[in-house]
Amino acid sequence: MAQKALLKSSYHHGDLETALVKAAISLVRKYGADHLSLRAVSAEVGVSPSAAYHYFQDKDSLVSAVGEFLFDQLGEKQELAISKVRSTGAKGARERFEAMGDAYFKWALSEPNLYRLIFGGFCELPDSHNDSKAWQLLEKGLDDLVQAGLITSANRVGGEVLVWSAVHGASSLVIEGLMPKESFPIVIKGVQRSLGMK
Amino acid sequence: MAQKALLKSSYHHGDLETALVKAAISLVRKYGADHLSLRAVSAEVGVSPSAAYHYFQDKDSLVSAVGEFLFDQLGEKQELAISKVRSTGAKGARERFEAMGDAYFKWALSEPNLYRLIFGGFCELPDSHNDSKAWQLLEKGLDDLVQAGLITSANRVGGEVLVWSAVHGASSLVIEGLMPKESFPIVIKGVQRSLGMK
DNA sequence: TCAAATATCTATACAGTGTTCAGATTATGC
DNA sequence: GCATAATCTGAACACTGTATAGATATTTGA
Repeated sequence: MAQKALLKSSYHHGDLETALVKAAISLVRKYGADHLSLRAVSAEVGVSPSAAYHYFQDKDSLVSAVGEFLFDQLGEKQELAISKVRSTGAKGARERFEAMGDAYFKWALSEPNLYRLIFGGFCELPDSHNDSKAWQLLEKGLDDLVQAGLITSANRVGGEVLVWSAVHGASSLVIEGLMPKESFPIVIKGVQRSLGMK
Repeated sequence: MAQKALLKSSYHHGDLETALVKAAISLVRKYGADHLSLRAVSAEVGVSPSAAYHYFQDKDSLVSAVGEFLFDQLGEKQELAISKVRSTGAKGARERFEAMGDAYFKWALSEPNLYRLIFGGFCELPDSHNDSKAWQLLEKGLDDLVQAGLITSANRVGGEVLVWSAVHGASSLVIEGLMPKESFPIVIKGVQRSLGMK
């Protein structure tokens, strides 16, 4: 009776809430956030459409839960990429900074439908997004650049908004076919120039 | 019989195609591109739902037509803003450049639902977007900066992608509530630094 | 001028959608 | 073990995109 998560009775699902979120992700990935059907999500999990309403107020609420999940996942991808950098000192700070941007861009390009869900107005992200892993990594990355002597603390001011704007903007425009993906390194170079880097 | 556009018979509409596009814009403006209903668009025009299928293959096709229309409109807003600058010489070049960005940002903030339709994957913009007014204005603006001696032609390289990425990214992030709108001037300053401007 | 041909729109129908609500089923606490 | 609570189902409602057949208006050609 303690292992309710393992026992899968036909009626009670165990953890329907996260199962719905994961199924929704799988469908959005394939068909896009518009074209997502709550009924299809329920069917994927093997549950009746009404069941979802025990965990989510409506369809938009499920989509928002998906958005939060994915926003965290994006931060984790960046963290993973950063952790793989083996260099130390100034070289390490630069490589970690670039790895962060590359991971962001790479994720956006490989999962355009998920990326659009997060940043296309489909979900309401929490107001406390400044506590998110992605944002904190960005702050830390900039701090590291200052500490390594690669940028001045004067140029660091407002660095978060500039970097995020450029990287997000480039990712979005490439996804929508308005910019070739080869432009991304140019954008990164431009950001570094604007930070007075090196 | 020559003035069919003026005569509004009950059966034939005159210019249903553009009427549908305009009605769709009006509805997207209010309720967002998701939540747009072809039936509601038809009802707004006072026509049966099937009538739309004489001008558009399907709903997505109508949305794409809306996207093209709005993309042009955005360019026209920028052109208007530029034309209002009265200064000449280097001062004029700088003010026109900034007016272009401000107009873009202002439009995005005042019409978030329309902005999302264009850049959120709802419509397929034509491959020839490099012929668009918005893009050509951007190129011309950068050329003017070079000609006015405000940036070097070396720094001009890749300027389009950098500027557009930053301005679009900032607009998008502000719209989605991920960045305060006060950050926009900071982004502009950063872009100018990356161009080595002034 | 007047029928034939064409363009334009309507009516109806179908499968699928989000959502609600009463009730069936399973788990939990005493 | 039984009442209670948590969880899920089934049926229903109004709505959606879309296909098809037919009605209506306009244009064409003689």
